[in-house]
Amino acid sequence: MALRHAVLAALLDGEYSGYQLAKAFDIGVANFWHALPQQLYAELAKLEKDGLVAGRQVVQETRPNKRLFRVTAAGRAELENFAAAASKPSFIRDDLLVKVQTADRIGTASVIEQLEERASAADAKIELLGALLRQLRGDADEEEFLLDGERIGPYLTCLRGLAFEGEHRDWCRRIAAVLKERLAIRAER
Amino acid sequence: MALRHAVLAALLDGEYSGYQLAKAFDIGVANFWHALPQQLYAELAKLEKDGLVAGRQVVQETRPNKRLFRVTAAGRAELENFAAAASKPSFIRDDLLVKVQTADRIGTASVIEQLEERASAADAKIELLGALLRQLRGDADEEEFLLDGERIGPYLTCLRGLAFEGEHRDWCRRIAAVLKERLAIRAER
DNA sequence: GCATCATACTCAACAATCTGATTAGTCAGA
DNA sequence: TCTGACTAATCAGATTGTTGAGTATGATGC
Repeated sequence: MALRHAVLAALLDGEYSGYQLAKAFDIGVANFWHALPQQLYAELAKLEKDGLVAGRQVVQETRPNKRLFRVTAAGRAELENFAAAASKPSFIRDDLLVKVQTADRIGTASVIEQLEERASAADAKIELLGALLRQLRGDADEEEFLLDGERIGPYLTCLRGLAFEGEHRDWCRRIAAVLKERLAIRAER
Repeated sequence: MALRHAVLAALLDGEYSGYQLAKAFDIGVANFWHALPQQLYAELAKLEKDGLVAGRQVVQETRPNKRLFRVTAAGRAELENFAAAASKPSFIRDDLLVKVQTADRIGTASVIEQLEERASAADAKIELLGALLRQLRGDADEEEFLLDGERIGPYLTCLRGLAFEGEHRDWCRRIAAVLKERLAIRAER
């Protein structure tokens, strides 16, 4: 019952279709939850059945029709209960880390490559998030926005995403360098 | 098929029973994968059936008997394939982040509390990981150990865990402070 | 002397997530 | 004009992960 709340939280900013939500889950929302479109459509259907969101049909000429959803009063109440309940600790779950655990013995060269790819991907994500943050805070500087801004929730979660990506990138680059250096030392001997 | 490889990677350091493995998944291995004991026992059974690990019974006097597992040649080959394959990007999935997304509107006070609890939990984890790292590298300093050490895989993943916890803690404290400050400002008005 | 913790593991039921395919019209570029 | 990408969604099936309970013995603490 957690995707449920992630969807409600994302929908708090306005009316979105399943498709738009899927996009959001690829960028901003991805900072706190990840889900595939199929899951979102399924979850929206359940949320509507339970009366936590309300959908309305929008007929379009040049595009397929779509359904826009918004959070109902019951949905807001559900979020309140959720916010008050205890949350389970977060944890990392990453294929690449599993590989690094074995990288001093198994598949070193390939892992180095993947670390560098990851670091580049993180660079791209960092730029994207930086742009998103600038957009969210408008003209204000960060301090000011955080204290006076209307809607800072998405900004705060983006900050987390940004920090995560930055640190992930640094770690990838450092570990790639260490593994390379070790390969070089062992080649010399 | 990812827990599979996490178990193989963890088992690379020696022979472990399901129970010991469960402990490892609570501390060091938790830096790259999380799993409950039930899953581990089930996965070990599957791995043994597939010939990727081999188990042997150890009869104990004062404790229940146990089965110790080690990675077979086929298991090592499986890890090699895994290391060479592409890995999917990692992502955060965190209840608390979902709450922060809504925290400027919903459940602010409770979320502040939870952020502070998380920060304290992260402090504890950081100390634990620090100790684990010191233990892994023995007398050597980090630079030296990373270049000359025998088995640095677990050390590298712990470094990631440490960085993650540190940054998580900083973010939690900062966000808690921001939310508090906003409450105070709004109370004044 | 009783409660609780640690070792060691198992089973069943359920919920959540992922994989992969399918439909169908529009629009931009080679 | 063909190709591929974008909008908008749905379906079935498989895999993974969680919840919760249960078994049995020895050790430790109050």
